Amino acid sequence: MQARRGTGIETFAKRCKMTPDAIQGRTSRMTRDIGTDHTHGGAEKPTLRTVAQATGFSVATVSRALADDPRIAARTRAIVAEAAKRLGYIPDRAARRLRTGRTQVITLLLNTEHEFLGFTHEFLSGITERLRGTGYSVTVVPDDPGEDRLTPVRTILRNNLADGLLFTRTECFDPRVRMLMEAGLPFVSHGRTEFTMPHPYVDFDNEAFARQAVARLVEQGRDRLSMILPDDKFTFCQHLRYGFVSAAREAGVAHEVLEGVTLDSDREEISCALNACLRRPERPNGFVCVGEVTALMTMAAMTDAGLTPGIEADIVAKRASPIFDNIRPRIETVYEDLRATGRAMAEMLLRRIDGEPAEGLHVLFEPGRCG
Amino acid sequence: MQARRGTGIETFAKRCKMTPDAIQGRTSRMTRDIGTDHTHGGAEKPTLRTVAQATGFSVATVSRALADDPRIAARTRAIVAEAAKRLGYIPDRAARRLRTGRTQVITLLLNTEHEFLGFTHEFLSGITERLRGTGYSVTVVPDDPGEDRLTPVRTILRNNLADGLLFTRTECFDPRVRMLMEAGLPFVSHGRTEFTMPHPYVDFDNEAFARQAVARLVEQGRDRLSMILPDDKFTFCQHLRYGFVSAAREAGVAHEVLEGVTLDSDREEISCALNACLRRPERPNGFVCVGEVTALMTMAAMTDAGLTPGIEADIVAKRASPIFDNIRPRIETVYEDLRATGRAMAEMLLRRIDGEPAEGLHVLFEPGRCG
DNA sequence: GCCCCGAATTATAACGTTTCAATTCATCAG
DNA sequence: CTGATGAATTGAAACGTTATAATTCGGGGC
Repeated sequence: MQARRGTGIETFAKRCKMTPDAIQGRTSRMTRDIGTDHTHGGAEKPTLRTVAQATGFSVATVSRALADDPRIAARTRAIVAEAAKRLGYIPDRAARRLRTGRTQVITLLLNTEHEFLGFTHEFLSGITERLRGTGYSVTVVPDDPGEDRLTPVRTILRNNLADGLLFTRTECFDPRVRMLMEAGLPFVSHGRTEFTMPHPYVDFDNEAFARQAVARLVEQGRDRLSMILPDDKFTFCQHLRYGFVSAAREAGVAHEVLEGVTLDSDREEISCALNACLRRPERPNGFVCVGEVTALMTMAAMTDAGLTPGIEADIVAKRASPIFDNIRPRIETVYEDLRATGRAMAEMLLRRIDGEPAEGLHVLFEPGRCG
Repeated sequence: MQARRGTGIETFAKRCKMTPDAIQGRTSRMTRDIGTDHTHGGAEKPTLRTVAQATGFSVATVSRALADDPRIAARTRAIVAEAAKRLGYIPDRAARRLRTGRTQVITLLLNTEHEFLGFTHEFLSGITERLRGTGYSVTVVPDDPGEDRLTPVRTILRNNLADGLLFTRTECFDPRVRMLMEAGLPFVSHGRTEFTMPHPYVDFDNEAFARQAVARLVEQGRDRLSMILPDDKFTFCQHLRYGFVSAAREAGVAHEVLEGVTLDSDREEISCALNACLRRPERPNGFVCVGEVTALMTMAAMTDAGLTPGIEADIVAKRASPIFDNIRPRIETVYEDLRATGRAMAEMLLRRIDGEPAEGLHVLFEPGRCG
């Protein structure tokens, strides 16, 4: 693979003689070059032009060479790569974005109400971890409760603000999923939907968690189980409910889902429901809790009712934070690794952006007992 | 203020006749226009050109008009604004960024190790809350423990990735502050420094918190106080230490700072230190805790040693999450409102970006007792 | 020797914006 | 009537990139 036209240096020499047919545009550009050369010596931000001038190749060639385009001679690519590195060239994101339409940004829709403790931190850390080194950056867009969930998505689509989207708290027929599929913007949801067309998702096997929790409580001789469930509109709640109810039914134990409570956030309501249920003569002796706050509320309600967790009733809880190592009495917990979830979602999104089909792209994390 | 040159419509009519001196560039542009008109009827992204054609003004005028430039006639501005709205024009961020160098992005340096529970969520929610409606978006860049803290800052500066920076866990002579001041990039730190040159910051009055905590414990008759302090390299830890030590000294009670522990994250170490200290004959009877995890660890260590929080020793803790409402026995807590902190930091950063001098820009949140 | 192929490179336009430096034109002073 | 004034507008360049359509030129086939 010998360069036919001669090396960059030769080409440069030739160019310096200035070809006869100097077109207007070219002239003006050359004029400007001289102007640029006049400026102070050191700190100009290196651009493609800088590298082009240093190597003697044209801007176009340099651009292609840096993209490892096979149409550029291997030797040229090497020379350009070396020069770019030496000069500290870094492609300008704005220019590239303007030209290509790709933003090099992925956006996370962040619920701004109460979180499952530690969720946001771990999740975001996982995402940034995976994105490190790729040119992508994460932007966070609020998914405010009470606001239409589609508005941020619409804004992102209209203004072309991201190459891909991540979001949580997925609903069974999540309108965001529908809109994104129609628009063709890559995305990964935390949680499944019930649309027939497949889309990428990462989920925790909440059904399995609920089943395990029931099994564990039954093992410990508990036979009146209760579960506090967030709003049913989220898919994961339906999985929890299904796992809980069917496992309890199979085990032949009494069970109930505490109704009338919505999300982890409506603390007052949950407290009332808990207190009421603990005062019933046939009160539950086993609780399945979905988040740490719910679990702590259950413990507090028991304590306030003069009962001791582990004696009159057992609790199994899902957790995403480390606090349960320090809660006394100890209760059994299952850890959902949200850092790994964030990593996996970012990974999938990158693949999807790279054009991989949606079909195979999903992960279901199995619960591993801990604590 | 009458338009001298005639309304947009007249100008448009005139332009359609095509002036004699049609320069090359113009011709080619017109050609392209026709090509564009040929395409399918509806969904072209509206750009300045679209608005210009619709109103009959030039792109330059439209651009100025939308920026409310006083050199553009008031009537023209109104016409253009109306048309832009009607057509759904939204300025292209990439183009604007390329042209102006401003990114419309602010970046949050996010520590990716363990958080004070709920910190990230609340903080980010506050930031996005303030930024809503302004054109700014937030990107999150990891500040990985063990990595050089300057690397992300350097990257942001070199690649011009943001118009401003927010970060936490500020050190007394934080190298990031120095670098950013030198580079002239607006930023707001969560926490103060000891540099002589002023810079914008938002902080919680940790010294006051520590003093209040000591006072509260002394009120309750406690006279051997202990505090677990994260790494001294952070400014806020020094404030905590100073407040704790001087208040205890003034009250004339015994006190110690548990040494040898670094951050909230080194749980094993903290546990050991706690257990050891609780087994001493002259063990502390009052604890000041900075985070919920530390507080819970203290409670757990007491329980494990056969002691009951509130009986043999009291605990006062700072918290950023709602969990302490549900911890039994109840302990006294002081709430640091991180949502408000995020809001305030975003607010200041916006002002700073707008050119406001750094001098007056700081807020110190006073602790309010709660729970 | 001529023509054409194709490998290697290059000129140029374009992405959508902002802004400098004109240009236009009514008005007013002289 | 002329020239200066200044308000209103505009042409064109520029930001740094990529993609399309040339251009160059050695070599192989005839």
